[in-house]
Amino acid sequence: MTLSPKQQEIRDREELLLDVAQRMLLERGYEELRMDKVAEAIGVSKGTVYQHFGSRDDLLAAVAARSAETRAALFERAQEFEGSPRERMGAVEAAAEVFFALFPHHEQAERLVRAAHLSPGISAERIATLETSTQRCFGVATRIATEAVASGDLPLREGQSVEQLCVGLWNLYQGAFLMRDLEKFMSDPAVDDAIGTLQRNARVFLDGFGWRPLSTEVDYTAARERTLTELFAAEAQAAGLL
Amino acid sequence: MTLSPKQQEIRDREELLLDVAQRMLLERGYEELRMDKVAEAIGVSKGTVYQHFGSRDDLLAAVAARSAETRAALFERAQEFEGSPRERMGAVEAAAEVFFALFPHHEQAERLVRAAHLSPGISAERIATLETSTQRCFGVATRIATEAVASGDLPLREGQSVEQLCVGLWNLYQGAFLMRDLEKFMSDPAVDDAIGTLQRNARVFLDGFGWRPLSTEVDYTAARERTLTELFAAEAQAAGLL
DNA sequence: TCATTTTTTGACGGATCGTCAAGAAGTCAC
DNA sequence: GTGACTTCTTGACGATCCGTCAAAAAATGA
Repeated sequence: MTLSPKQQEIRDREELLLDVAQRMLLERGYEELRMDKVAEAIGVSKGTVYQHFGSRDDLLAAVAARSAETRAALFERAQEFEGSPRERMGAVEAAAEVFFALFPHHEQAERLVRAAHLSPGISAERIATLETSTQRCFGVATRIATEAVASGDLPLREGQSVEQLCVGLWNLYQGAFLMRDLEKFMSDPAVDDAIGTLQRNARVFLDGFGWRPLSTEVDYTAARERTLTELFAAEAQAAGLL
Repeated sequence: MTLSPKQQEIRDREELLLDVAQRMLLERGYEELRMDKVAEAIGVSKGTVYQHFGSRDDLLAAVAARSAETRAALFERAQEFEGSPRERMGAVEAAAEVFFALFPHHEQAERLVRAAHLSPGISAERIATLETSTQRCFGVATRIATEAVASGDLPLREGQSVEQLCVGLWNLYQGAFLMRDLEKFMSDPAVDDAIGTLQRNARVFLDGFGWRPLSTEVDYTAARERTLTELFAAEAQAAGLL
């Protein structure tokens, strides 16, 4: 089943619209995301934009859903890293860093979508995509941690679970995103270098679970470097992490 | 210097307006926060609301600033807890839990304010209040951790700092707030019980730093109970934590 | 070539923000 | 209590932006 030229044009345009909206979101924020401006930016009329996205919120959700899918893909790629479970979890964390640097708009968009109390203007399909993408990320982390439990590297204590660990890492990661907004107000090395702090704190956190080998026994810096060069060369380059 | 009856009325009205705005924010979200409705809810006209708040964003910022001050006060109260440094940090965490339960609107409001890219409509004073309140919270945590370092309970390693630890706790705490939005989509014990997970993960995190006594050596549940009953009886009751 | 279907357009209705001049209410000296 | 002066309140108004829709334009296919 091939696409007619017109259908192809429409498909391409949707990507263009998302690119424009994403850029506006980053540069000007949600308040300044105007449907007229988005349309104008790619030389169509507003009505045409509404052919693609049911509402302004839907456009926002589409931007968030697209980057969320990219994130899930990065996480799944990180899963392929060759090494101990803990090193592989480190690779996932590196994937998070790459995404963090490449899609600075994402958290704001996702938060706004979730804050938009299931607005009727947002297509259910987009919400589902966003949701599935988040679950894929959790899935990757859960699998790695489960493996570590099985191999004896991760000795969970009474009342602890693999899910709790994954939620904790996710919280640290999300919190790091939020710190970026704080940078404008506070200046502190630990706040300023959000990525570095995230890295260090994730290590402390996993050490707290007793996930061997502990970061006091092994230097995980090398594994991180290897992850970036082997798995995310292009992306890390673009993000300025290499 | 006393206030004339009229001035007192105006002062009281400002609190009323904040109450109304806070409730609307919680029930309907930011999109549905209408200046007309806020005015109508307390029986004044829109122009009067603009006498208090320069813009819609300013009203939002005022709501956030007010609850941020409450949070700072709770944190400072927690600091008074009698016990080991680590127990006192646990008390701060309990204060965070209380706030978490009592002001569910707060994070959404604060995030929106910070996302509003220093909108010119927001009074600088309110931003300063919000900022100062956050720093007061960090100040409490920093003092306790610094004390723990001094007393030898908290053995920081090369490259680690008290600030890094505080940022980590803050991230876990902020992340827990965000999980609340996820609850609608994911159902998992660790996601569902955001507060419980935050508690457990904060302990793991501090254990990771080797902050003695470790949670494997001492049961901190008792200290938490004592914090809630001794310091936050009324609030914990209202929040349903007791 | 032309009838039919699909897509695009931009003017329009509706909603809300923030303003401001006119009017209402409060204050204060006497 | 009165009246002049100050402060506060009001709601209509201009401006902006969202989302719609009938008419126009473009694409399709026989």
